[in-house]
Amino acid sequence: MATIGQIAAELGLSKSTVSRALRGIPSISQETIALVQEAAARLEYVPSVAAAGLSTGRNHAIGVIVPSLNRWFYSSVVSGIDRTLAELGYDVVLFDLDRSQAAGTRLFARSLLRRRVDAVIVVATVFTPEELAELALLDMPMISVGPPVSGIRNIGVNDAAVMTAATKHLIDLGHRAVGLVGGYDPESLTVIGASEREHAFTRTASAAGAVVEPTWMLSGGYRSGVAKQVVLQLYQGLTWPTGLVCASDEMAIGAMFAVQQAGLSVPHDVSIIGIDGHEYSADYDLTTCSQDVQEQGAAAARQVVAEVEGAPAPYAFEPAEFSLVVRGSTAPPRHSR
Amino acid sequence: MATIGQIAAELGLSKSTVSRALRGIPSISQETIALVQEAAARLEYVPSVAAAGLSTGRNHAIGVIVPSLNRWFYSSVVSGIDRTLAELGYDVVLFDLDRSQAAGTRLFARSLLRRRVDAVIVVATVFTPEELAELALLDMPMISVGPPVSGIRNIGVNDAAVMTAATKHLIDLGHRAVGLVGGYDPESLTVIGASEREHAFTRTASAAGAVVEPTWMLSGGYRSGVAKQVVLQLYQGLTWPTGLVCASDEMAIGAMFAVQQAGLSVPHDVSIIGIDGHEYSADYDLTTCSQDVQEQGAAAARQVVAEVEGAPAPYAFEPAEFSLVVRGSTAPPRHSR
DNA sequence: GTGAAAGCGCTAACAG
DNA sequence: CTGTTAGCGCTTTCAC
Repeated sequence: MATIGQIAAELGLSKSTVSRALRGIPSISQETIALVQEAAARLEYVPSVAAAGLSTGRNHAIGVIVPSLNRWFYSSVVSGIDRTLAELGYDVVLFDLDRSQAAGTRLFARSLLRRRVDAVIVVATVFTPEELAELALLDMPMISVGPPVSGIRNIGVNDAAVMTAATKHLIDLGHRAVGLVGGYDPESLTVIGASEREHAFTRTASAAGAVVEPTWMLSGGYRSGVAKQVVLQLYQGLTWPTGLVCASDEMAIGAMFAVQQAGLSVPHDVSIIGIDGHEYSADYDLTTCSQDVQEQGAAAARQVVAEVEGAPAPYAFEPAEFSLVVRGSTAPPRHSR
Repeated sequence: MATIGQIAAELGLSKSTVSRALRGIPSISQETIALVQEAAARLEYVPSVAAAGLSTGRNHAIGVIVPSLNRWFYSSVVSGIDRTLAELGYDVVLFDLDRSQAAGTRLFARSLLRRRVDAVIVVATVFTPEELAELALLDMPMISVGPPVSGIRNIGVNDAAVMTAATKHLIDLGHRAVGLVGGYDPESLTVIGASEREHAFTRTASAAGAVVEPTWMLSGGYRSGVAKQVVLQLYQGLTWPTGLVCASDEMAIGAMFAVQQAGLSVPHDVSIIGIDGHEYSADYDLTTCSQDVQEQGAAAARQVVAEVEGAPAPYAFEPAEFSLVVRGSTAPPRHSR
């Protein structure tokens, strides 16, 4: 493995000159740069982040904490982060909390605390107070993507606004019997923002004089399969809502499946609207409140890198945009046609 | 940020002693160890991987290359890897090739080539010859998970065997008109192993004297939505297979959706079997060839770490296990009941 | 058991 | 435009 010193020796230059040439620092002559680059290529020189990092205190790596990778939202955010960071010359050090959850403690601090990363991006994770304290101790730029995490600056949509828009869409179509497939899952810490959404739903529905039976407030744990089960049960009963708001598209697809399986049709008998703008939503002809999740990750990545490199850290960010995408899964209820 | 030197000064010891105490090296007295640990905690000492790595040449980090994170298989493998690596004290440096694909070139070599990682795990990725050459240059332990990648040792199921088992299940039930929803997607490099599976399907079906119409060989690109579309089209035609093998559970769920939507019922009219053992398969009552994907990732992680730490590198690994899980989505065809 | 000293590969003043 | 000199924080012989 060639080092900067070997290149220097080879060329009869000093290490500093080689270092500068390699990094394209102004004050080096074009010929020297060419010489150094040629030698570096020939010797198959590979820079060492460790050495550079030790010297500068910069690792050129960002820690990304996710509660799990098995949800579209999380993996999309990570994709956006990763792509952006790659362009900026940073690496992603991944911390999947799914793993440690089983073990009881989630020691994400582990290598964050080994100064491996320059900053942290948190993706929609619920932390315990102890964990939050630990994170605060880190004392490096930190941004969360998705629903707000207390004490951490946040990039994401306004949960209440999104839910309100989704609910309102059904109301506007004429639905007065509406249900919610929410995400709250007491078993896990992986879900946040659930109650804000729930409130927005009830508020919007009630304001329009709609009926919201408590039994129509379902919990799908943000998982398609679970949503399918609970919705199937609901529609095998005697009364059911003509409109269903789902807190994620994955759950909405499960719900559509269940409604079909119950022998009813979407949107003829039941209208279903999701939230997210999942990559599958178009194929499933699902009406949804779409947001650019990858871009949210990318924005967080850009911001965090800017701060690492000295930019000021704003106190808060504008809520991310979302838009209602009307497709075939929603329609006026039967009676009002 | 406290360093080893400050602890040493604080205690009137030498850096070496502190270093040894911190790492639990034998030749240090218990009292010294206790003293050092106490001081380390008090001063909020945090070791620096960069410094340690510079000194030892070990980064305690493993590079993980994935073609995308938005598929259950990939993210599950990564979860398995991450959990295991965390236990072993290693970090995951993620390389999502999705990102660079857009840009035309996929520069995964970037920091692999900066000696940031000690080894590489590749998850079901198709590489160009140039990329493979670049990888080979890396000269560090490397293992792939999933379908075999040429030139890289592989952990995964035998694709042909799995497909054969799945097809045979339908044949055994009496199906003689069978179709395949495969994954081949000429647009992307993200899918491998597709043709092996296709062959195994045709071979098994033909051997049983089953009809395999060319138009029943569909391509779902390993995506649920796409599978839903192509299957819907198939079942809106005049003739269709009574049995459908899907190369992934995600596609199988899409297929079930489509069949329902076409007004047919699963398994009464059409039997559907998937491959993977997706977390949703039970909820969707999907028959599948299940494999422990997380464990495959974990196994790769363990092996790669062992090799980094000096263990011998076997030439090849046993194929991973899989098992047929029969659920409600498959049944004998109608006529033979 | 513990210490002293050298060095891992790079960057960063400070000179010239 | 280039070289010299110190480190960054840790590990590791080699001594004692």
